[in-house]
Amino acid sequence: MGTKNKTAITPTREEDYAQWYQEVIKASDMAENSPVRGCMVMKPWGYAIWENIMNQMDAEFKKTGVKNAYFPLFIPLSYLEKEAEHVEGFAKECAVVTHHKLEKGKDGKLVPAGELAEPLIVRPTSETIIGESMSRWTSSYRDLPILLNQWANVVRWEMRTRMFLRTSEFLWQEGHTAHATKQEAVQRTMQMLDLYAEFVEKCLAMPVIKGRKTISERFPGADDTTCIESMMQDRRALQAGTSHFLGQNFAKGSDIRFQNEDGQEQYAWTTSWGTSTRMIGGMIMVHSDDDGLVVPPRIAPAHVVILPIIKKGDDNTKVLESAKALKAALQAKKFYGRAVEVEIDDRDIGGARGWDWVKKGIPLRVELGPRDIANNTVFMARRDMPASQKQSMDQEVFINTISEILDSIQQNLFDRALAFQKANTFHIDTRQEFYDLYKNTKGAHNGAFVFSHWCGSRACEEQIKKDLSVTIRCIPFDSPKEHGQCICCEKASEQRVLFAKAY
RNA sequence: CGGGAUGUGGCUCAGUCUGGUAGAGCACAGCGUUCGGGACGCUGGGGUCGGAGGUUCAAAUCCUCUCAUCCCGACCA
Repeated sequence: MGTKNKTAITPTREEDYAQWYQEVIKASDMAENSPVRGCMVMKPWGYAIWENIMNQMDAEFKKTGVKNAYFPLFIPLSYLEKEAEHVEGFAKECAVVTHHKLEKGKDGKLVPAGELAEPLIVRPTSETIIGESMSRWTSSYRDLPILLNQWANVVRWEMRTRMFLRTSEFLWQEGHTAHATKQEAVQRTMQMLDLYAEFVEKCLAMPVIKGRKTISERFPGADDTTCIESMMQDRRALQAGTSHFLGQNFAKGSDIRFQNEDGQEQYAWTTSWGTSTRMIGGMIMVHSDDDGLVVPPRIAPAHVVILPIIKKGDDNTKVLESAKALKAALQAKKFYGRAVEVEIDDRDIGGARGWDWVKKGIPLRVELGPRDIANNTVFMARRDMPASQKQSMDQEVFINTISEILDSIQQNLFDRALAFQKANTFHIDTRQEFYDLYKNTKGAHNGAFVFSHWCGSRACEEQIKKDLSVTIRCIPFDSPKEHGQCICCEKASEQRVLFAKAY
């Protein structure tokens, strides 16, 4: 079949962005849908990315004094009720456990039996159950701060699901801290947001915009929700991480009290912050192309695949030996704190072999054949460059500069994403222009990031959401104070906010 | 929960209107020719047609019920 000039993924981003996304995941062998509605199976290539995210983020958390712990999957229903807004936010999507065993029914099929005295919910988040522990651990200001994190799964029953972006069960990390003063808690909220921003930009190579959520977009029960927003290739925004200042709301609900230095009893100030496997969805949508996944080297499951050129009938032992030697030499090198990870693929499946790895997004493909061995070279292809730009390279040089090459790919991916974001970000000052931009957007062109003035009213926010499905993603921290008119009602405004269609 | 559809090998689907022995492409396995941009030929394995009931000499096809999934409308990391 003559398949030249075709893209590895059909449809392309332009043709059908949503379908393209699903195909990239399938073609890269990262994950698949599970027989359980709304859930997914993460396969090794996808899970390895999560493992790399966990390892690197975990180390960063610990540098700030955070310790890991683990709290139960099941939360007594009554706990959820301790914080009014919290119930409001999560009640609609809670999985509820009401029975503790199965019995054979009349038709021989298993039916739930043994009804629980109090139903348990499967955690949608853990503020309430961690709060309960914190209340028992806290009696003096000397017990504070408490700085905890847990890596866990959570369940939020979703109507419409998409792999990595929204599934009923997902993996995440949730940090929970309690402090003696408001200032300290606010500081921690910002510290973790900064940590997220740095991680996402440095490791996932995704440029982010830091800011504060509007009241309507706040985490249920929070006094302040901050976030990092990133632009996907269809110009929609994805929240890649979020950090909440919870004030004393949860401390009051869970009774987290302590005596201060003056002997007075006070409620603690708490924070929570989280990132999830959703980041992987973001990474896919920011970097991948019509030939499949593109993974930034710093979180790639493997950095290099060696493709030995094997001919049947020839003596291939030399080629295979050289491949193994090259692998060993590369593995002895370090990249961003871990050994360079190398795969050898000697499957006899012709040209499809190379494409498999293109679709998996491995940063470097290296062909190694008799000609290379004779010349002491390798034939190298970078995933961030067109596949036609393969180049021959001295083997020693390749081995000794592997770390630089991977860094250059990492940097290139970030630069590219940032350039795209900037090219699709506008300042708009009239309602007409604003509506025109978003009105007829679809597919891979879901508008843009738009910085416009907003009066601060809920009504205007709602109106725009209703008319255009466009929301205020955040009030950016670095947005300068300036006088202007609300894009919706034309009342006076002091600051521009970030509008976009959101995931 | 309202509206629309679809259930046939691992995947994508044809066949259903007009009942007559279960099909194709891809994938998979074997052999051979290939191999530094997605190869080809031959051979082969694999399906109680979502489930239950009914009509009929005969049901993937017609009828009834049921289950499941997907798409579209109100929320969310």
